[in-house]
Amino acid sequence: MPTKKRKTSLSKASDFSQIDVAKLAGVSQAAVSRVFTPGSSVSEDTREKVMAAVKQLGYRPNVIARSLVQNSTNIIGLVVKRFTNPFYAHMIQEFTRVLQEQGYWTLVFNISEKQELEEALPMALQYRVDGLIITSATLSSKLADECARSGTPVVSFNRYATDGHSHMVCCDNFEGGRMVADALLDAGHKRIAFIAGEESSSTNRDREMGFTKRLEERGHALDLRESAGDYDYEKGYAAAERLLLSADTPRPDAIFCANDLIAMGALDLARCKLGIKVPAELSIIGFDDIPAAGWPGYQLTTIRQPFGTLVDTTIQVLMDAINEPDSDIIKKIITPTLIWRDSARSIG
Amino acid sequence: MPTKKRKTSLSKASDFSQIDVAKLAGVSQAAVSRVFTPGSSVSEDTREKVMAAVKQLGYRPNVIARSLVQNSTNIIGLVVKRFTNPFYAHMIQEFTRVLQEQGYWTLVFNISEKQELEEALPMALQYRVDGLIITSATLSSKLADECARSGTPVVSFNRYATDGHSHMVCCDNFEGGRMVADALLDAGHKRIAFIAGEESSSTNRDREMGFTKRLEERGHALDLRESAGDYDYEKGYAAAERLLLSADTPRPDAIFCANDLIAMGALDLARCKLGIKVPAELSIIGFDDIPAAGWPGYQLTTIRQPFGTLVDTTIQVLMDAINEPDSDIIKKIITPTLIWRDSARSIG
DNA sequence: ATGAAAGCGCTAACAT
DNA sequence: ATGTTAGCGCTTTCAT
Repeated sequence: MPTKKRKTSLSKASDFSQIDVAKLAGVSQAAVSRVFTPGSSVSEDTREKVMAAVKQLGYRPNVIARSLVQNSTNIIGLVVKRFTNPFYAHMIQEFTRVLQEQGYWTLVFNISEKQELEEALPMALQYRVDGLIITSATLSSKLADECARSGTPVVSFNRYATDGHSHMVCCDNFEGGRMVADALLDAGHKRIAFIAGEESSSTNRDREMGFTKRLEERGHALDLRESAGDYDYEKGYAAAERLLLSADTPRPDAIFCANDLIAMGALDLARCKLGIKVPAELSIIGFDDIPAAGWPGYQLTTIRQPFGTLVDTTIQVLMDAINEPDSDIIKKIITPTLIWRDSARSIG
Repeated sequence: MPTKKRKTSLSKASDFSQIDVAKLAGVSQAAVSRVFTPGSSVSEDTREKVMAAVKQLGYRPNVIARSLVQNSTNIIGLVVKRFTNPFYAHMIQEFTRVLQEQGYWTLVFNISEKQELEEALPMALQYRVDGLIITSATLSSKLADECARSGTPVVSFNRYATDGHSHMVCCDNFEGGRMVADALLDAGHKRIAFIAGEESSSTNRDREMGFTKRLEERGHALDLRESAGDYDYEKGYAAAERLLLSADTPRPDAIFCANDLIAMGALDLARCKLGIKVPAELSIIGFDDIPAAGWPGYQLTTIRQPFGTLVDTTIQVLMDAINEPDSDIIKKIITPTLIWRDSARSIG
């Protein structure tokens, strides 16, 4: 039986400690620790005695105690914004998977409002995470400072960090917008519209800016603009409704949507409700290349965010920052690619 | 400056401890602890001195140290299987959100093979999580025993636990299958097919069993069966291809698909590639009611898993188990509902 | 109300 | 190679 006693009725059942194992094995407690510490020197004899006792008692190392003394938890904090978007769902999945391969576990902080980041991030620091990945939220310089002071490296994922305090891995949304402008103009489209997603997000701003800037460079203007207000299907459907049903303007012949979900909403409205022929009468281009974009039912032309590259790069940058605490701030921009499918025509 | 020094170049920047705060505030270290312990008695004077020092130093409590002494981490381990299914993505999101509301954080363990559960779960126990939620994987009785011995409550989510050792919250998949059988027979369908998902999963088995049992009860048989092998769109599309293109059997007039993604694949194949009229010539019913099922492009008739209820119930059961460690094993079955949309006809 | 002291389970010197 | 010892930062008695 374990050496200590639990105090309250709420506490967990007894666990065994290295002291219990040591007693049973007839060695010192430090010897037990060495058996569980890679690189320590233990004789084969001791190791066997210890492992026998471990097995008999069902001993399991207490990672919390180890974390306390080593000042490192092997946990990465992942801050995500509440999502309905498959892109971000897939992202959590990939982050947890790749981090696990590297021997890290993921503590998820789910925030909905920007303000909640102010509470979640200090909490992550209290848990002494070894590093932080922040998605879909912008780090204030105050928070970045707090992380820096506690020595916790942070990587912002797909969001420009305004200050120079945190690492950043980001898809080149601006360039993606430019690509769409070129694609639509090359195909000879005349009336061009944009449907925005979440207005306050840097992703939306950059995609739109790249798009309109490039249109202007080539002597065209954005003819129509509508805002979905959020990055989801229903909002995209509704925005397309406002865009395509307004009687006082001629209908656009091309729409660039700030992401795939919006584009799919617009596509369904156009085809299913309005009977508009896509792409003959109307071209629609999205952004992200979520799995559904490639489904036969959609075949959406879109800008592919190189998903695996983004995730792998983010984790690489984080690992480097963890291993070289005093290295420079790194900012990586990943270029997306245009995927031609059937929702946009390529020849006028 | 902090009292201690860090040892290696890999360690984090200096943090302040309660000792540093105590010195600066001119009180004992225990007094500082009390300020951060709800319910402790501290004078207003002491509290103010302490908080001033805390602010000046930027002190932040070390939750790891607290966890060590309190033997409780406020962390819940969430074991998920690698998913492409929006249903499970949404699930993580909801679990993390609701757990946070209850003051718990979520450590995610992402497994792909059943065998990986044997590694991930002991790891979760080493982190001394306060509780575990296991989705899309069946707990072996050996693992259930390990959790029980360490006093860590476990709830299996949407998976029948074969043994009696772990709590369980599950959608009534069997009943869902029966509902589909009734719906299709009531509508007068004659040739009825089933497309299976992941064959080894209890969800698939129960949905299929309820479906075929009910067909038989009403004097019909399952005419055709095809297996997607997995719960995703592409596999569903391919399975529907095999089912609908096989020349030697007459085409079915109704298909029950083991989940929505498979149903959407089948629907797209039927409409887009084969030009089959749905539901006039073919009825398709899915399972889950993921958001996309309600999109205008699909309007899929399906069995709705009461998502919020499932998640809330799971967390409630877990919280009860944490607060009453010696209470009985609880098994909750939640009844789903049939959602009529446009992919199945309701009158023969 | 407060300080002193013990101890949570572990790692990492330091001896031998 | 192994035992002894000193913490890691905190909570929680126990005195006062």
